[in-house]
Amino acid sequence: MSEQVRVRFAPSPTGYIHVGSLRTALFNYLFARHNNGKFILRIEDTDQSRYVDGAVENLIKSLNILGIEYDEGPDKKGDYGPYFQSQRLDIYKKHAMELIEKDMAYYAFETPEELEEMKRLAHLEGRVTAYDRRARNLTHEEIQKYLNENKPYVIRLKVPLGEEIKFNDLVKGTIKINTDHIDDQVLLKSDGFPTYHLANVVDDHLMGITHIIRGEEWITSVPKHVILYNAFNWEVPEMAHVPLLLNPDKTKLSKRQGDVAVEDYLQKGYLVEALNNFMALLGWNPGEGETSEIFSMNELIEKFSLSHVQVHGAVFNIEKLNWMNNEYIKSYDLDKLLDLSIPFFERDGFDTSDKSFLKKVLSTIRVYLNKLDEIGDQARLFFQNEIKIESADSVSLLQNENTKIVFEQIIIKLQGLKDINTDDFKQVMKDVSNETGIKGKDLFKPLRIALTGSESGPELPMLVNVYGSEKTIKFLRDALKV
RNA sequence: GGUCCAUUCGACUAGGGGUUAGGUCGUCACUCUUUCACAGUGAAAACACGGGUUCGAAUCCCGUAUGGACCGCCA
Repeated sequence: MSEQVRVRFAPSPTGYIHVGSLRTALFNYLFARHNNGKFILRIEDTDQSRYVDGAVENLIKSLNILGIEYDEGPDKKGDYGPYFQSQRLDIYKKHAMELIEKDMAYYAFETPEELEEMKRLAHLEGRVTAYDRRARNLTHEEIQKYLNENKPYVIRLKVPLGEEIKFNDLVKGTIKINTDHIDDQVLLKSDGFPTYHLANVVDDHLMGITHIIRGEEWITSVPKHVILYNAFNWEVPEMAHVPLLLNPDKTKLSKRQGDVAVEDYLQKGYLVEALNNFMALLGWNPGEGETSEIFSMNELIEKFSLSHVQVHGAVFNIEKLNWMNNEYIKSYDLDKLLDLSIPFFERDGFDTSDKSFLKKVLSTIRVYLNKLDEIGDQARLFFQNEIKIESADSVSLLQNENTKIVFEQIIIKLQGLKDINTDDFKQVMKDVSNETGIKGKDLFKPLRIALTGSESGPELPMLVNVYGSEKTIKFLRDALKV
C-alpha cells in the first residue's frame, strides 16, 4: 500500500451519536492513525425530512470530547470539500446524468403511492418487494414527454442482470451475490438529492477514500456500490464491515433496551478514556498473548488492526464497562478527576467551595465509584452534620458501657490533636485499645456506627481524616448521649 | 418470505489439524482488611448439532439448527 490511507466517518446528523456509530468512528480513527493516514468527517445530510437543528454541532462536540480527531471535515479545511453532502448536489446530479448516458441508470416516474401499491401486491403474492424495473421499458419518446410535462422523476440504477458480483471484505472475506437479487436502487430522488448509495460512492471516490470502514448493516448494499464503481470505471476502495453492537438479547443495539447515545454515557459519568477503551474492545482485540484489557488511546492506535476485527456482533455489556470505568476512576490523576467530578457534586446540591475538602472526599470514595453520577450517594456522609442511628441493635451497642469508655478516651486524645491524618488515628486507636483492654469488634463496630450510622463504609482512618478531629469529636459526643 | 452473514464459558474474546482449549468482566469460595469495597489466591463455566476428509478435527468441507443484518425517493 504505497498510497496514503484515507478513511472517513460519514454519519447523518439526526440528533445524537449512537454508540455504535461512535465505535465505527473510533475504528476509523485508530486505523487512520495507525497507518499515518487521514481521517475525514463527512456529513451525510441528504435526507431533508430528517434534518435536525444543531445535530452537526452536537456531533462535532461529541467527537471532540472523546478525542476522536479528524483531519478534514466541516470545520477543518481540506482539499476535498465541501464536506456536507447537501452542498454537493450538482456533483451528484452530474454523475447521475453520466450514468443515464452510459445506460447504467434510467428515469422512473412512479409516484410514492404507486410504489406503495406495488410493494403491497408483491407482499401479498409472496414475491420479493423490490421495484419491478418497469420503467426500464419506457421509450425515449415517453421519457421525453414526461420530462417535458415536468413530471416528477427519480433516477434508478440499471442493475446488469444475470451477473455475479464478487467483492472482498477485509473482515468478512469474499462475498458473492447474483445481480438478479439486486434492486434497481433509486440514485437521485425527486427532490434532486442523491440517495446514500450514489452520494457515498461518488464522494468516497472523489475524496480519495482508500478504505471504507463502516457498520455491518451496510454489507448488503455493497453490490450496488460495486456496480456503480464499475459503471464509473472507478477503483473499488478496500472495505471492512465491522460487527454490530448488540442488546443483551442479541438484537441490534437499540434505545428500547438502554442508553444508546454517547451523551447519555457522558452524563452518567463514564470517563472518555474508559468509553474509548471499552468500545475498542467490542468487536476488536489485540490478539494472542495479551492479557491486559486496559489501553490508552495511544496503545490502541499502536495495536489496532483490521485483521483482528471480529466477524460477528458484540453484546454491549454494561457490567464490564462499569468495571473498566472504575479502573480508570481509581487510577486517574486526582486533580483531574476532581475537575470532572465537580459538576456531579453540584448536580446533587453539595457545596463545592472547599476544593481541598472535596479532594479528600473524592480520594476516599473513588474506589467505590463505577461512574461519577454515584458521587452523591457516596459523598453524602461527609456533608452530614448529624449522624442518624436507625437500628435498635446499633443503639444498644452505643449504650454499652465499654463503648462509652472507649469514646471518652478517644475524645480526650483527639482533643490534643489539631488536625488528624490516617496514621494519627491508627495510633490513637492502638493506644486506646492498650489502655482500656477493649479491642476488635468491640472497639471498631460502635465507632463506625457513631461516625457513619451504618455498619459499612470507608475505612475508619480515612473517614476520620476527612471529618477532621472537631467533627469526629462532635459525632462521638452525640453518640454518648444516645 | 428472499438475499447475505455468523455460531468457543452467562458476556467480551485468544487459539485455528495433535493445547490440561488461554485471558478479561460477571458469579462463587478462601485470604487480607476486625465492616463494605479494593487487593490477592482459587473454583465452577464454552468449541451449536449431524455427517464427511484425516492416523488425528474446536480448527478443513457439506448439511441441519439457531441467531442476526438488510430487503425505503432513510442513512
